[in-house]
Amino acid sequence: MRKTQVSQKSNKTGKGEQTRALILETALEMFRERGYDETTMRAIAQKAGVSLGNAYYYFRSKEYLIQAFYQRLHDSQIEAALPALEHDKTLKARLLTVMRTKIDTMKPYHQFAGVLFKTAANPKSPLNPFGDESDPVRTQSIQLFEKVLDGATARIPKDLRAELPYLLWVYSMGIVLFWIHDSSRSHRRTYRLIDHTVELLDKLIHLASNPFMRPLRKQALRLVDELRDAAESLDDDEGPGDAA
Amino acid sequence: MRKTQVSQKSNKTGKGEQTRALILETALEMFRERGYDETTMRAIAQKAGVSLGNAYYYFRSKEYLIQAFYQRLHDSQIEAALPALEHDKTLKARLLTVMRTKIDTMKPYHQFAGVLFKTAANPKSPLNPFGDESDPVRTQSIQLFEKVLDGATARIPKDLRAELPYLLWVYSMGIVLFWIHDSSRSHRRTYRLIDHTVELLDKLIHLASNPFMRPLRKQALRLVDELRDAAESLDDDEGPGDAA
DNA sequence: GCGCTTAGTTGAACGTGTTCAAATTCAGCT
DNA sequence: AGCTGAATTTGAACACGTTCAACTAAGCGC
Repeated sequence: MRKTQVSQKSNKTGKGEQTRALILETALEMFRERGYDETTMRAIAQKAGVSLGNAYYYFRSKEYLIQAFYQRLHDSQIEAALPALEHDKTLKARLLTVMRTKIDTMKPYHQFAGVLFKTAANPKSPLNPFGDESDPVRTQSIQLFEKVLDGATARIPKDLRAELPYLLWVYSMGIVLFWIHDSSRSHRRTYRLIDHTVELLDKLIHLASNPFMRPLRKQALRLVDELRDAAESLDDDEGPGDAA
Repeated sequence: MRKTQVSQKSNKTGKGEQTRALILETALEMFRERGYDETTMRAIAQKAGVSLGNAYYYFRSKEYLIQAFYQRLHDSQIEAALPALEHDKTLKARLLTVMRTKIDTMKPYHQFAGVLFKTAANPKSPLNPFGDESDPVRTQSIQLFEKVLDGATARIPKDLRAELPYLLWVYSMGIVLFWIHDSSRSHRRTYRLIDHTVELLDKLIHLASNPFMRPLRKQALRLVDELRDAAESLDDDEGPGDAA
């Protein structure tokens, strides 16, 4: 039931994979040129030299085509960020680097990225970043922030340190959301926002690391946990622990 | 160009208004019973005893039907919150009251509220709470938080006080977003989240009001301003001040 | 009454994403 | 070579949101 797409058995040339890739490439090219809404499934199928139904055989819906793009985008972001991190030692510098390269990588796709997040807010969409379907990308993303923190010199209390990668990921999603709506020249506004927020975050993290702040910090972290729990049981009809 | 719907001149019986209301009532009833996606424009038109095209004469698109619902929901929320505020004097209590009544009011519509915010994230949608089309509702909402603050005893520095209504509105949007995804029994999770976040907010506001925190507060408020500016020029092709 | 304009109304037609039963290909087996 | 079942492919059909040219009704100036 689960693995709708493609099997592994008996693939000399991997015919299925080839077709799948062909459709995906064609779709992404057309999305880039004409935008998402303006590109019809029929047009994709036709340009790929494939029947309409066949496109649906490999991609359950039009949205799943975006998800593939999403994954690809993310891969290149990781690729760009890791080397750039070598130079930076402070938390602030490292955060700046990651966030800037993130936007750099996405830049070419700005015009049609809007659609990406249009449906992303829909809990039923495969693009919902909190949903099951986005798990691989999400995990990788959070790991990147792990690395950001690991290489930094800042001393951060354990409780906060544990949640910080997740929190920074959420923060980065907010920035991307802003970027999508940002139509200023060269996305200056987004870069400026990154500068300001990173500086603020840096200060906040240090402030929160102050022993004086321990009670408030604890309380805030409890809240974060709660939110995360809730996000994880999005599709359940009932929260855990109460059989109706 | 702007006022697509209905004119005032020469309306003895207000025929147009009547039809408009009829369609809206029918639509909302069907949304409540069957959900948004499951209710087709054809079905609405048929049940209202009106042609399909006529429905589109009064509502530019299906989404505009939701916007009407949105406005109505908001009205009753204000109605419920204001009297309830009489008793409360502390900031914390007042915030709690407003947030709880907000959820109380929305409760009956939980099942189909998901659609409301599915498109709300789309900057092109009339439902986008930051967009022009939502201006009346937004303004009213922010004013409600004005009242919350006005009646509270807490001493808050002017700079923060000025931004707080807007910030609390954004906060309330976050809570609603959570509520939509919350499928726990009686929305317990949302109420719990409100309790926790209000307590945290209360502490944060007092912390931020400490003279010691002034520089950080100033910086954070500058950021808020920046974000708000950006939100206001959503539809522009260029940010203000740079002619391309 | 008569033409003119405008509001209101109609339903056929379009383009879309999606589904599905049937056709086709293909690899492995006898 | 022929058979079999699974993987792949097809295109017609469906249901929907939306558009639009045409129609009707109603008021207004003459």
